[in-house]
Amino acid sequence: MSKLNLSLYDSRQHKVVPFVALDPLHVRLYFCGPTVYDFLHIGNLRAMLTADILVRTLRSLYPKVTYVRNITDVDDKINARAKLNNESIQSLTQRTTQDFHQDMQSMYILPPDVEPRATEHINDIQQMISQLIENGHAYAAEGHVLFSVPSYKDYGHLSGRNPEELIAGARVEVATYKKHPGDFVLWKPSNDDEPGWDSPWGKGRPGWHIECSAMSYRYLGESFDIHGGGHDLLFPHHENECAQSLCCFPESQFANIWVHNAMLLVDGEKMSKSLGNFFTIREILAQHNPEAIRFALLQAHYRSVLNFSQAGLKEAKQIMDRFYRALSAFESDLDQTDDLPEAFTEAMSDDLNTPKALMVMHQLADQALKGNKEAATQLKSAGQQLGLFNTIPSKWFQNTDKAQQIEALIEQRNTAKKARDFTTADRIRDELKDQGIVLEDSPNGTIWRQI
RNA sequence: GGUCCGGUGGCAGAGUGGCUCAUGCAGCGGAUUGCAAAUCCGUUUACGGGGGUUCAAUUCCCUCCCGGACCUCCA
Repeated sequence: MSKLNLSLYDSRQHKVVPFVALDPLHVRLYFCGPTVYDFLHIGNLRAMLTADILVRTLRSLYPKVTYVRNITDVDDKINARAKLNNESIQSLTQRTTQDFHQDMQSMYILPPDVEPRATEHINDIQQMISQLIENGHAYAAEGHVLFSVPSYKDYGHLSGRNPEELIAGARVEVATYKKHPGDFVLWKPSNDDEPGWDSPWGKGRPGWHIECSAMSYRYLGESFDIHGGGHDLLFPHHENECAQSLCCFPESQFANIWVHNAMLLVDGEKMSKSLGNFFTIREILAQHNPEAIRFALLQAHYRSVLNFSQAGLKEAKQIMDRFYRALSAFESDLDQTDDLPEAFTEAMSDDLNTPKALMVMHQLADQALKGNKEAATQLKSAGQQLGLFNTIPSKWFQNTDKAQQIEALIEQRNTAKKARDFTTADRIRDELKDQGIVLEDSPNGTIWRQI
């Protein structure tokens, strides 16, 4: 992609703003990655995909992009799950991290440039906490270190809240060691059966928010271009990160633009295990093609609530079939091109308007199906810009080891057809259909594909 | 209760102060086919309710209704 200026919605300003790189030669961004205690669900997937699309777009526009996505491998949920599974914490986090990587790969989500783990940055975290204490923004109490919310005048700016109201609405009992009800934990003491590290404040482990501040500083510096994550992280997580980093480095601006993707609903409701509408990426991948899943998620703008449904997945597969069909006439004969239609780059530049970009792809597919090779080339390149078309059409339609049997049956059917024995011909076709194989009699002979 | 986001045709989902028109899926009619499939051509259906601003509002403002997110560790 080229030339067009990228605009992004900044959560802090509540509006779409032109993206101006702090360093046009090197764009830096940080997205919150998973806490590794279980398979990721499709809501997590949407967040990872949003980052993926943004990173792919940035890479097409800037010479160098550094994308950092952390792994939270120390957390009370992890401790609880390990105990429940009667499994060591390390074994749980390692296994879950592997599963996560596998899911991302299956979904064609590009790996980040740096994937730091919290447990490998305890020193960075402790240094930052010390600096916060030195700057008068944090205090130690009963083995804890807490961030002092009243010490930071701008607390609440990012998420648009004021601390007073937060206290009034607080639904959690305030711990006695907190000077102010809004204060949050930077460091907390660990028992012998909990993961812990020696520190000036006793053996303990970091709170959730501090790791992202420490790791983004470590790999991207005091100020960087974009920080993102799911909308549910806006408060308190990102607000607290902001407070930590800006109080640690008062001269910095931390993240320039904040990007948050909207939540995903299933059957019109938020996913939850109790409602039984909770799906892991694994479960969906077992039933659906990854590119179809990707497409289904891209059909909605990342900032609008998306209702994830079987119907949506089915439709997405149908459209991908059509797109691949549009490419199939040119199978191996399409070169990569940077010359994407302006309407496509314009849509993507406008706050990653993927639904609009897909509309352009529909138009290109129409042209490609009429034999327009240039349109097919552009369709393929546009799709690849969105992480689609990771396979070739023949593999897309015929990814099975039963090809010989299928082709033998097609031979039989063609023989029957020549003899005008349509009963036999139709019976064979129906049999194949039951196996998920659809036949198409084209002027160049019979072709087959999997549903 | 507080803060924020949203309500567009059967469904999904863009967009805009006025232009013939998003787009896709589904539906309907037709071409093609032995019949299908695929493809092509044509086609029906809309901007939550009520006020206001305006020559003109789905688009701006107010209000009501409805849905969703967040409100101390959920992407």
